Amino acid sequence: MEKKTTIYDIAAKLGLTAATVSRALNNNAKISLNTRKLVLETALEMNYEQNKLALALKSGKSYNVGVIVPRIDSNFFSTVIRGIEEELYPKGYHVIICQTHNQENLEIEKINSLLNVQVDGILMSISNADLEEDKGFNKLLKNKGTPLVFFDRKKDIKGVSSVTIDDFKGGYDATKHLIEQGCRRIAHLYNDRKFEIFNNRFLGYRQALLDNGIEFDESLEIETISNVAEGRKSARELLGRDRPPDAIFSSSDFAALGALQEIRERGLGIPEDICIVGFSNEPFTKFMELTITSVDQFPMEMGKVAAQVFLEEVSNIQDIKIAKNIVLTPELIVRKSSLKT
Amino acid sequence: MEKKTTIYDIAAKLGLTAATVSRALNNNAKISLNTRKLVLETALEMNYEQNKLALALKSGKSYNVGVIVPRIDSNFFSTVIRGIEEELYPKGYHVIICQTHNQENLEIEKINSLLNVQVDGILMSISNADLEEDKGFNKLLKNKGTPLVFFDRKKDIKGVSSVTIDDFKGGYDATKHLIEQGCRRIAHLYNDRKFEIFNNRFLGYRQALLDNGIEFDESLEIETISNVAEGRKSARELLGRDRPPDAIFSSSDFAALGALQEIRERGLGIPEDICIVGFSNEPFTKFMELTITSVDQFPMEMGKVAAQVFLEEVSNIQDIKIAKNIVLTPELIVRKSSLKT
DNA sequence: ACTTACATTGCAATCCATTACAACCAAATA
DNA sequence: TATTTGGTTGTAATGGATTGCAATGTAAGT
Repeated sequence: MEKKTTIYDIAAKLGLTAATVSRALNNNAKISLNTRKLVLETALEMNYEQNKLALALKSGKSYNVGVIVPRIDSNFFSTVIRGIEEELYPKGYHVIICQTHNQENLEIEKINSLLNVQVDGILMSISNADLEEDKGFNKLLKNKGTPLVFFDRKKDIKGVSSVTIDDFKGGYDATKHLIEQGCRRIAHLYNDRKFEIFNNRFLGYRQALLDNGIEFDESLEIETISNVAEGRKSARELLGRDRPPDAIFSSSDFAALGALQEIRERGLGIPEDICIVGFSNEPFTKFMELTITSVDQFPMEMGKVAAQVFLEEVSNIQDIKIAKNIVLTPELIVRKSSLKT
Repeated sequence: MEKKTTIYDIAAKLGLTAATVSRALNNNAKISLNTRKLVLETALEMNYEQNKLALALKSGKSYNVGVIVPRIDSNFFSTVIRGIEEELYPKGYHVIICQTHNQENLEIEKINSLLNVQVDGILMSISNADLEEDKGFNKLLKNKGTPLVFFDRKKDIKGVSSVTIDDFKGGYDATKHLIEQGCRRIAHLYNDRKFEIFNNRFLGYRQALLDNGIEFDESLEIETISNVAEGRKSARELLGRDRPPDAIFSSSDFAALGALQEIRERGLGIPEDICIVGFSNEPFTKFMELTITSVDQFPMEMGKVAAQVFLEEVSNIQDIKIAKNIVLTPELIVRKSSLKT
């Protein structure tokens, strides 16, 4: 473990000062060509590499950003992160990831933890719908030096930028599509509506019904959790009703899959008897034999755009910044599970 | 953007020295109870928070680790990363992620980049099979201060620890299972055998044939790339043969899926006519109606174990460290695609 | 020959926290 | 009373790089 060479080592070897070496390495105009060449050569020879930590301390920029997500092992989040990383790395940033697993305390804790390591910004998808009350979060907000950008699961907070998709439109389009397929009793499996995204999908669903003269039936609206087992459970419930639905729009692909499995096990046909539409366009929806219609959220682009918003914000820290709320347009991908021939 | 308070601010307010404040905050024994209490209170009051960057520069430990993977938006890698993050965060580490997209130059570049930001270690799955030649890589190896741990896709390099699964056993078990199902003409779709993992799966496959008295037929061994389209292509090729196979063992779930789709489109039955086994136990393999037999690699555990190996290595930097090569045991998950009743 | 100006380089402070070593004061001991 | 001792706190260096200002030297201008 030979210790790394510093600009002091180079300076000593050349009978110069660290200041001069620093300037030479940074192509500062005030250094003679000779000296610069000498320094550059010596630096190469001694395997010099800038210690970014020292630079960060001095400059106040760590060139690290923190990304906080509920979990990383989900296609949606890992794809967003991919987008963020690809957008930010060329600009010199590194991405630190944190997971919360929907635990309130972890969310606050990780924000603080990131702030302590002096990240230049935080991009996050909230996992705790009541976040704003918390002091750890407020601290970040007051701390106007470190930009905050929400993506996907945001909170409507003044002065905080966000990148989301138009979940209302997603819900609306999905429902409208089902109506166009001739469905009239369209059930909706929704997730925790304290989150804007889920509430908006729900509202889009209702609006589509309204616009098409279909009265909504609250008994067809069931709250679920985003996994296969819960989707099955909800489907079971729906199928037990006096008048079962002829379509299910789920705000989660996993719940949609569960419903699909339950329905087929009961001998019902998809899409003949019941159409199904999910949300997120998870990879498996197109891999199955009975492919599942779903709403694509363009996670990669969402990540890239969130990164761009962050970049804009860091570059005008001192200016009064106006929060930017970017809304991407989702796309309904129609597949077999809802396409009646 | 009020600037953060430092120990100097606290010291000034109390008429003390930064040194004293530092000691008080760190519960150093040599500080009087009074002073400590005073400092602690004032620190709270002034919203003091330790600047980890300064600490890192002073101590030489950044408490950051770098994780390099080909891409993060794959279930396998994101799950490994999840394991790493969950294991390391409680110990005070943050995880920086880097993707290479299998580009050689990026791999070297990102290693250097991580080294420059003074990560305390690097955990990586190589994406470039010829990595060892490169000087950026050698630098990391010589730089014994920063531990390196390979996971999954490793290179056999003296002194470098690794955590992998027993791919030979994975390939062997998969093939043996197919033989037990009565298959005799078992094709193998393998990926680039310059990688140990793929070569070992290949060797396991051959050994299983050998052990069961089945002569292997090189025409049944086809190189593919891990995606659906390539899997289809390979299947098409195999089905065009004079004597098509009665089973396919693919070293990738995606290629297996492609093969499955191609086979069914041709009206052949799975598993009746052709059995299929994939590798990785991607989520979709169990979601499909025709579930796919696959080999689970326990990515979460792999991540956790890799993190543990790293932790061990950082704690004995000065000691001569003996590389640890941990091999996890994979598990064949038998599903419909290969289970003849 | 003397001043002016410019081109280079050095000095020292700064970013923030830690820590070996020195210094100080008061109480206890000889 | 003089001295040792222990308990506290201060001094200053350290980690590595950057940068405003000062200083030096040299060539050009008058």
